[in-house]
Amino acid sequence: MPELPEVETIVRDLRPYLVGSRVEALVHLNPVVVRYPDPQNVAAGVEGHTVAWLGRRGKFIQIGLDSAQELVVHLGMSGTLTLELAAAPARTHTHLRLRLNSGSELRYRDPRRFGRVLLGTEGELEQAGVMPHLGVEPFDPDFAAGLAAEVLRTSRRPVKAVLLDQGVIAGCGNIYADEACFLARVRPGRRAWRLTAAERRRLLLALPIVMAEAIERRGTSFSDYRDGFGAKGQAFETLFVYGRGGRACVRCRSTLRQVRIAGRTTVFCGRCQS
DNA sequence: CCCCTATCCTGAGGGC
DNA sequence: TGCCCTCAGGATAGGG
Repeated sequence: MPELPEVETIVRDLRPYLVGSRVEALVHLNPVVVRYPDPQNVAAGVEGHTVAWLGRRGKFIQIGLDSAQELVVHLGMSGTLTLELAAAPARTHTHLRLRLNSGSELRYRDPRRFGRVLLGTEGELEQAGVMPHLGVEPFDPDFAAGLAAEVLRTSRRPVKAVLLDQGVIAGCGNIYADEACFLARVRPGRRAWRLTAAERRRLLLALPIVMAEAIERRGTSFSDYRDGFGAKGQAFETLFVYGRGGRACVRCRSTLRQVRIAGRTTVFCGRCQS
């Protein structure tokens, strides 16, 4: 389940190897994962082009080409984007392979196929309706004072639902929503508009903190996530609540509760998060 | 408009 | 050992 910290780790891993590399050939492409445009145009759009820059927006990986187009990859639930030797055998569910002039291959693998690949200029992807409008980045200097604070102040939805809304906060998923709520001592099921100003402020400060910590540990490898080289991250070991339902709260030792909020498994401490 | 639920998909894990 | 059932969830479509 790659969220912002996992996607950021992948981008940082791949950047020095991809920028300046030329795409010799699109070796393999599963049309199912390519949402825009059609597969033939994707091949024509990447072959012979050089990677100019790598970026991230929310959970989307952007691979900028010298043509002004960008290859955009969303990893969904189980996607990985890894750099491998071109000679190494590709695993099953590898949907996209880009042969680079360095002798490596950039491989997109996604067993569950919840992810997707797009190609186009930024404006084109937006106009085609395949790139959703995303909210504010948690590492934006204005994060705690902007859109997210306003939506939290007024929304009748549960706090957790707001945190997961990509149109409000870009890049937050189930893991870091729960972690931020724990750190801020806010119950994830609370209606957002009922939070006090202090609680709201704690929550908005907590999110970039838990994400920065996860990036330092190279991401949470609960199941499928791997970094840009195929290795696991270490952040799962230091999570406070995610995946720990029924176990003891690290702060007060009471049993962590597990419920469903906004359709997602949610873990919190009934005592610490009043 | 707002919010919730069902859906897509495979692999892991539990029960028997 | 093996089979079957359930569950995990990001984004989106559709319903109330």
